[in-house]
Amino acid sequence: MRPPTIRDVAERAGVSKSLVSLVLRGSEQVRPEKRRAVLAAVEELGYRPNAAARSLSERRTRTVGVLLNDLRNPWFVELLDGLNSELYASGLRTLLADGRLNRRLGEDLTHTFTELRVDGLIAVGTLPDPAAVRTAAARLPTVVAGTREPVLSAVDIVAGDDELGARLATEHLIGLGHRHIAHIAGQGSVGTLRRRGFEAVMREHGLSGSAAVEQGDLTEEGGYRATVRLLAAPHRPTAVFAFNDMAGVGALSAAEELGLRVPGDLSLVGYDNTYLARLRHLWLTTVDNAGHDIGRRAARRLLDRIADPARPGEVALTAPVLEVRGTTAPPRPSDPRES
Amino acid sequence: MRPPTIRDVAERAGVSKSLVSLVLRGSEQVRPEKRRAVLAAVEELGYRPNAAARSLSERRTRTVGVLLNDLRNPWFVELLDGLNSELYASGLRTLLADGRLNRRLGEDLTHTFTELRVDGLIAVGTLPDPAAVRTAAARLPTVVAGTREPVLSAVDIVAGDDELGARLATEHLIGLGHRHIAHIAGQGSVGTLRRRGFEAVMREHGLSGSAAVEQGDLTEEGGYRATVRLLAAPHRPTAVFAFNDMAGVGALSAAEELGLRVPGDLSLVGYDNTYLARLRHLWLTTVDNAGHDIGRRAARRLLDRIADPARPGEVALTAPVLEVRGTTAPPRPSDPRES
DNA sequence: GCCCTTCTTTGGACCGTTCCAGAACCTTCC
DNA sequence: GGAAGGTTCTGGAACGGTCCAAAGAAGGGC
Repeated sequence: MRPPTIRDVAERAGVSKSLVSLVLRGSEQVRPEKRRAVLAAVEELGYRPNAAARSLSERRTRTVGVLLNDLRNPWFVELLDGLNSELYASGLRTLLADGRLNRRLGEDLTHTFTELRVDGLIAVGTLPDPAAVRTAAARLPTVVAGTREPVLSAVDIVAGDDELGARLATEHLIGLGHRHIAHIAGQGSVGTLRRRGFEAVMREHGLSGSAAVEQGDLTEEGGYRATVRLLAAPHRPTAVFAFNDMAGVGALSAAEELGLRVPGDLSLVGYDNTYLARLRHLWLTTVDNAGHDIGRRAARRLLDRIADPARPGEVALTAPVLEVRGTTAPPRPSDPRES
Repeated sequence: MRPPTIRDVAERAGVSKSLVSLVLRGSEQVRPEKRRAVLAAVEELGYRPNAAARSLSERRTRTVGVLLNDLRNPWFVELLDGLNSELYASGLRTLLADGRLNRRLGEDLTHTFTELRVDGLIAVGTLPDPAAVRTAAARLPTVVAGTREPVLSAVDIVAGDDELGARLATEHLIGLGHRHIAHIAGQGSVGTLRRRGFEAVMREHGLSGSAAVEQGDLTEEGGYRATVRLLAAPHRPTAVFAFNDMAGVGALSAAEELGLRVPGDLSLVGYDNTYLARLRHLWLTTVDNAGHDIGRRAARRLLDRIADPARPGEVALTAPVLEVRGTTAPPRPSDPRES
């Protein structure tokens, strides 16, 4: 019992398979009664076109590959959502590969995507294997989203302005009166940019001397450890700006464990405005990075690039917005450290 | 500049395309020197087989469709991870569709998956449109994972034993000395089962009279509101067992806001052991639902079912495990309510 | 009624693989 | 030396669509 083919439909409707194809692709050049007959046959047989046959013939798959760093990061999921909705509107579907997982399995993702002949590729976030993106970009229209590297010749970049976001966060803390501010740094180019924004603002305010940077990673654990180290230092900061919300939550735990009240004794800013930051119990001041919007814009870039693969790569940055919640406040005025 | 085809490889290697096909599929019946020539040609041309052409000819896609309720729920992501790793090992790739998103877009997911002729389907969690699963299951080998409905004739079910998990949580609270225990109920069959487990244990301990159930949903907001209602009641509970970790975190916020200390004034148990529960700042006692394991088992079931589509559907339940963390403790002995 | 034009409809080549029947080539054995 | 039996290789027919050139039908003008 094989699924019906276009020929079965044609036979049932008493027309040629070419006409069925015409009807299904919405041609105007078909007489209404034939169109009805075809559609009725399609309905009766429960016919669905075979995507593989269609791709083979059309030489395109209407599928976009998405290379994701980590599905567990809520911000990426939000971006993905924006991506999907925009691509879907253009009749493209999305094929997802989790870079971390596939790397663990030893698969080269570009292989899968080239075999499938996807029409385009979106690389989301800092990927474990940037060389793979390079290889893929040489064959496929490619857009990088959520990070600003790798920079390649015919590849667009859509990302949040991380340096600006870091500036917003840092200026917010300085505006509250903080002087000793620490940054928990992340990895990759995104980490570098946020760190740079932080350092620039501190320098502009003549606070380079009281700026501390501690390397963390993208996890809660990393944020926790970095904060423990920061708070153990002799001249300890009154505020911490964390690379992302996860690290911020780790910082929150560390502060609590050391008996410091947030925001009374320690102010805290995260990044990404994920649902974590919005949990009432955490209520983290953070920087909104507009994941959904970035996803949509990346999708539009890819559509343009598929239409014209040779056009030069562009960089589009979206401006992040500070989201003030419950973890930031002025430092204690009585604190001898703030003199 | 089209990508090279198997014929290009054949020509370059000086053999027929059939032989190239043989080599690439790992046949033993090929003389070593020819094999080398073919592999060299493949390498030189950068040849990658066309998946669409292969599927068309083989009449299978080596692709499994995954229908997911909500990618934002970390538990599903964990399950997906287990699924992926097992399917990958069998040479199958995974095509992901987020049910919530696609429903919003008004797409019938079964359409996409039937057009792609996926080899099988995994429906994860309580889906927004159970009828779609029914339709798909009539055409495709199908496995339901993470929930116990819909029950269909030739469909396997792999899920956690939610009733048992709820029993563990409730017994833990009773064992600590709690008598007035509330449950924040979830939706769908999973919600019903967890609620049933809770109620059964309360009944067995003669505590039906002091058991409260408040309807929540799967979100933090729902958990928060339900808890506010519970704690506003005259005879308020000393412990809350929440449908999942998200709702549990909402409960945590509500308790805090009302000036109750956790676990001193109120004990709290979540469900799923997602990374949320593991955040040090939350450190939620919860029930581990082994998402990764369920994913792997679901994958294996699907492989069996693809091999023999007619075999009767089986139900496999995994036993959840209580994970005691920081949000549960004995009730205050002095509390007049606990007499 | 006939020729010309415009709409509709159709047959068949093609997309890039797999798979099968059988051809070609080797050994081995009598 | 030739039949038998194995191995290795090949041509061509699928697979299920799209697309194009051309055939057929319908309408219009004289």
